[in-house]
Amino acid sequence: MHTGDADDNDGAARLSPRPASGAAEPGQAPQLATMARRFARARDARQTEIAEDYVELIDDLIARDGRARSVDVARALGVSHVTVFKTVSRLQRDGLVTTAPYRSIALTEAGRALAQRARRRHQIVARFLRAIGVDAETAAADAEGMEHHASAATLSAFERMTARLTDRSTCEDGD
Amino acid sequence: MHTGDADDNDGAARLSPRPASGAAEPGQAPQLATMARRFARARDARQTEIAEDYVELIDDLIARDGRARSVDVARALGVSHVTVFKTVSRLQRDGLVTTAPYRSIALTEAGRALAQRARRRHQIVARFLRAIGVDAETAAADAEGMEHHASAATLSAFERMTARLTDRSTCEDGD
DNA sequence: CAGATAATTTAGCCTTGGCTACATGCATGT
DNA sequence: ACATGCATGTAGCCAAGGCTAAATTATCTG
Ligand SMILES: [Mn+2]
Ligand SMILES: [Mn+2]
Ligand SMILES: [Mn+2]
Ligand SMILES: [Mn+2]
Repeated sequence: MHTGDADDNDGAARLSPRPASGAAEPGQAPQLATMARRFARARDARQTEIAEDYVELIDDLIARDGRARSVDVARALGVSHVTVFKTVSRLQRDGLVTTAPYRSIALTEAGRALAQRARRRHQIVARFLRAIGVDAETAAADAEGMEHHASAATLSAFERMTARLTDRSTCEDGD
Repeated sequence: MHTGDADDNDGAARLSPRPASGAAEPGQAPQLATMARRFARARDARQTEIAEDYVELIDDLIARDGRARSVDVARALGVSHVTVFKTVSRLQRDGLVTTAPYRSIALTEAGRALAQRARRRHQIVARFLRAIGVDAETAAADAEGMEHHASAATLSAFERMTARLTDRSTCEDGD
């Protein structure tokens, strides 16, 4: 099968249709590495999102209810309690929480620290989105995802803009 | 084991330590559903991120090189070519690309449409971050992750702010 | 054209993060 | 005190996305 006939090629480009110029431009090789670095950063952020959301939520629950039960975490996240159980086990393995059988979830020092960083970023992003005119509910929803991809530089810029837009004197040359 | 002794409880909160007031406040039940909805949206976005990045990149490669080979996709993303192969198979299953054995990757109409939407969002987010003062490289990296979580309302706000900040006349009452 | 090089495909492995169904333990109300 | 309901834990399933190693196919070069 597929003996190499040349006429069944409708739509799919060939592997190497001689891209017009024979000499390979070296200008796109470094750009490849740069793109790869950016995508790798996004992948890394995706892998820590869940841990950040969990510890932030657990911290919130402890502050509000005095405890963080896995059933409450499950209801807040909208996932099953089994998913929470398994994820919390990973968080414990990674040193962010401690658990004991049939007890509610406690944060380690590292977990509390991560929760505080996560909450700070969450607030900066959410406040910023509201400040630039996004309605509160959409701002909260977008912030829940965007927060994990905002670098320190972007957070600083967000805080700067939020301050500028929140002040009555939006048009001062004040820096 | 674990006969129910009450003294080995160091650090882990009990399951139900009677949260001070016996009456359950009904004000936090609707908040639970709202939080769950936000988290669900972030999860949904996470599931489409990869498809969006792939079709956008494939579209870019076709525009620039005249073709999109999986090896180029792999190098741009910084993942193995096997990962690209499997992901592209899923994209084909989902109707975004077409492939033929040992041929390069082609976009379907749906794939091209998604690529255009993804590129537009990408540009809006990246331009916006630069406009508020984030350096170009950080802006590009953050945009790569944030773009997938920006709703239509947020994108509109970004465009508005970018226009306002890019104009020389930052302080006009122009709307 | 034959060999070398490069790209693709297949096979098989892993972790994460979802789920259902079922089993077990705790807490509370009567 | 104990039944009963709710919370937690276990077993087992799945898909997505990552990987390495090895086989196969194209493309290029001499
Ligand atoms: Mn958050
Ligand atoms: Mn989040
Ligand atoms: Mn993109
Ligand atoms: Mn992206």
